Amino acid sequence: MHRMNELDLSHLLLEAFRSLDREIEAALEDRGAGELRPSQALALLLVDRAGTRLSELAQRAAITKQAMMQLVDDLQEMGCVRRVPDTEDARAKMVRLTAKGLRLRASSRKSIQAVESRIRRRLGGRRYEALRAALTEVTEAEE
Amino acid sequence: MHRMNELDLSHLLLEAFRSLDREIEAALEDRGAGELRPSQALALLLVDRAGTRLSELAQRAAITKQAMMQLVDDLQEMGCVRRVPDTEDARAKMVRLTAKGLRLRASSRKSIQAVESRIRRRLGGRRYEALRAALTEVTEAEE
DNA sequence: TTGCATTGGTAAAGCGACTTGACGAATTCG
DNA sequence: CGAATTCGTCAAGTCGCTTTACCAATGCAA
Repeated sequence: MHRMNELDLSHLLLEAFRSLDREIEAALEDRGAGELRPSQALALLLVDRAGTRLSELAQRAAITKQAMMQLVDDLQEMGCVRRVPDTEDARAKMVRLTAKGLRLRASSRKSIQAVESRIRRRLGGRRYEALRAALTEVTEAEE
Repeated sequence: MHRMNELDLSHLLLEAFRSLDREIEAALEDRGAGELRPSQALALLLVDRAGTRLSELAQRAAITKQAMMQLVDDLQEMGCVRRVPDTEDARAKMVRLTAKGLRLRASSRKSIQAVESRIRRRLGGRRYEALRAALTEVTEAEE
């Protein structure tokens, strides 16, 4: 049988991601935010109280603005978010959280933190921080 | 500006994976295996010399057999692989590497190892092993 | 001040890597 | 023997993106 430790790093990374993603999904469900997919929950966390522009959100998530558009479209359709014109630039719009959006953002933050701290407990603070540091270095590398 | 170390672990994992994936893609290109996508290269490594059943491959990659079918279909269409009946079970077929498949598998292995050892050098052996161990634990956790 | 490149949002299409569901044919089990 | 399981396959759908192409508002340069 092929065991985990024979696998290449990219498989390991992908599996870890998928595992976390499923955990987040379950955590959202548990907190009554089951209508949110993990990616939407993550997007919600990027919007700040004053509202944020679409392209700024895209930049924060490191995806194209078109990709962020789709996330925001969905979020808007489910009433978490609305777009209001930016007073300082007639081209731009601010993505603002609705009351529902605020509520679900709180649930999302808690869900994600719960998963994160479960991992942290499992690994121990030292190894958890080492993991984050190593991942950051792996990512930064390819410039 | 949002910095990397403020991000949640799942983003970090995904970014690291994508980064590695791009590195593997480039490495494949450099070694004349540019026609292979990283996922196909990874799949090729799972096939052993004697040939391997589709469902066994799927299990090794931790995906459904239908998903593996698509990978193998593509690999077959580009002449890396062919399906021969399994002599011990008339339901089953063995996925076998062609000459071209063997050649590309070698390139794939080298490409992936090159990327992997670049990471290893960057982190140092100790931290590299710690990374793998931590990722494995993160994944095993959610059972 | 006019003209041109840039920036912000959007629409449409497509893609990669999966998943779920449904099947027939061969095999194993009770 | 018959029922449940396993192997490969077909078909369709999903998710999270990307690329290409626009238009409208803005900033900058000549």
